[in-house]
Amino acid sequence: MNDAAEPRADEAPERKHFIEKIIDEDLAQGRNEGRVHTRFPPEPNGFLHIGHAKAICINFGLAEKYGGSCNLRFDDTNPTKEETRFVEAIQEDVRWLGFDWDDRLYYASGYFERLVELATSLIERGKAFVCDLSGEEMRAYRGSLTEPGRDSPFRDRPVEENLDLFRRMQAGEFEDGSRTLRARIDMSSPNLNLRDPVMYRIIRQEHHRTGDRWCIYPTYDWAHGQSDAIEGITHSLCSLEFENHRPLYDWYLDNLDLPARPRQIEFARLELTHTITSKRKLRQLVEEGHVEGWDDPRMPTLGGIRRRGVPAEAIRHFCEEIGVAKYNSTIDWAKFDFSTREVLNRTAERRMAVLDPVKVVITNYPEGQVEELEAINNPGDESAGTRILPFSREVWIERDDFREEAPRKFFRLVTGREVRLRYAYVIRCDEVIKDAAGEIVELRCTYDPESGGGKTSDGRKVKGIIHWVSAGHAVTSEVILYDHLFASPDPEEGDDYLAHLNPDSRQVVSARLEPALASASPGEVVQFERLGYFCNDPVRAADGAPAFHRTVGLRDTWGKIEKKGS
RNA sequence: AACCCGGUGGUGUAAUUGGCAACACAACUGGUUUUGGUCCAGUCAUUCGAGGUUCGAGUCCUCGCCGGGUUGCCA
Repeated sequence: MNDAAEPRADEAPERKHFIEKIIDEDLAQGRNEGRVHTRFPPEPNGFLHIGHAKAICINFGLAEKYGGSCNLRFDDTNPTKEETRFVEAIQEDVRWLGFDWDDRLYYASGYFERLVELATSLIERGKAFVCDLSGEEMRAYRGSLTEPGRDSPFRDRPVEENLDLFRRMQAGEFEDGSRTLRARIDMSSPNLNLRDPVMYRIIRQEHHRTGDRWCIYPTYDWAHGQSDAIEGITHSLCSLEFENHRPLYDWYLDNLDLPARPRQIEFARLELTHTITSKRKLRQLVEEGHVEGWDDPRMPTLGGIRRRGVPAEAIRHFCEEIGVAKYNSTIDWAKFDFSTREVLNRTAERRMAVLDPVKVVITNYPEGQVEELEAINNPGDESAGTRILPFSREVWIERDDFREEAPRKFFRLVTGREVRLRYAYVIRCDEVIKDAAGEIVELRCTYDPESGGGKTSDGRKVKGIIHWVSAGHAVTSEVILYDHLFASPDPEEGDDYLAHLNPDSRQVVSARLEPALASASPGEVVQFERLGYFCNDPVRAADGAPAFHRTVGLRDTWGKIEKKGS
């Protein structure tokens, strides 16, 4: 055709966020030899959650976009909190999200030797000293937000003495917490981070990688920027709360002879309505049994989200959509759901399942007869093909799809009225059978044999279409319906976030599935027509007791109409 | 209270750097449809406030107001 003939005036204008603008400028100025090199630096002290996904997408995404690379670096400077199992889980999560660090897997602990050398050079230049103040004393000397601090009495120790003491700290000659190595900056700085910050503390604790090789450990501020410089990071992206640390980050770099000059840029972390991302609180939910574990499908952890059936692509799409800025914002959970549906609508095959079954007996349908109907797997993707759906005299339909009496707007089965069974026939409800308690146990219907193939022989219109499953062929399975973990959009409001827990966040039902679902593969996500997207839980599949998790419901226009009416 | 950062619809993010406030989600209308799904069309903010500079201000200046961060040997 006439490609390239016309300029694409409608081409989407490229919207760059502020970090991309900074990178563009750095590139234009010829900084960092034109390289873009980022890193994702998790501390292995817990599982990753949706908030981390944003940081991962930004760091790996930017490297990808600019033809650079992104390192995975574990920020393991505090052995009292870190464990190997987290190192492994974090790698699994990042990989699942679709990112790759090639051979660039690093650990801050891998730089401990080098960091000691750098610290030593700082001491030699009179820019660091060993301090004997206790934690409490140091706090008193630090001053406050409004008052300047006072110099430590050990601040002017001779270089030789500092060197000797620092060596002996490493050799384990002193008690835990009895001494620290501190940078010698400015006790009167309005920025508290610059008031002679601690670089090393004495902690006798086995480290998950270095074992008992060390009894001093670097602080975050001391280790982070230097690790960045060692790796040749050009843009060190972190969250807003480190903004006040940037002057310190720069001070270390300015006072050392490092080959590279990374630049710290801060952005707002991701907050979502109806959930929390505090590691401490997530742990409490697990430990107190409010959820079934770190990978409970209601958890905002990547493990939980993955188990729930949300595709990695949806998370990447979401992170792309929410943008990057410095404003502390909270994104509506509905936006996250939208991304999930956006991906699943294209990729998930359709099936039929009845979650709250009521039996329909088609009295004029021959007993023992079974028809094999063809059903489309994905109306938006012909290549997904079709499958066979058995139809017979008795079928299950959704209890909610029947009313004895109903308003005109109710396009489903009503006593004396007609509805179409999807891919099958039009049926009319003739009789409602109830038990002693008044509960409906069966609907007696008749079908129109001429109504197959979507048409009626006399051309009459039947507006409603409902899903169904042949009773004799149905597979019974547990289906778990999830809702927001927290009923309130802002669980942090008030003094007890647990009070906002949604008591109905998990509901288990016994459902009837069409036979094709028996062969769903573990982890597969399908759409139960008219209901939502459901994931065949890989854990339960392995246990031989399959269950489907509701990943997210379909947009429910009728639900809204009905709610408004009542 | 000191210092740092921020403030654009219900929610987020943009605005050629001083030139008609755009995109997405949500909500609401209507259309298509063998999923009340998808899809399509439409409606929904004069940018925290007050001054100032300018032909022209979301963008620049001044003064306020509001929100977040910081007083770990956590990250």
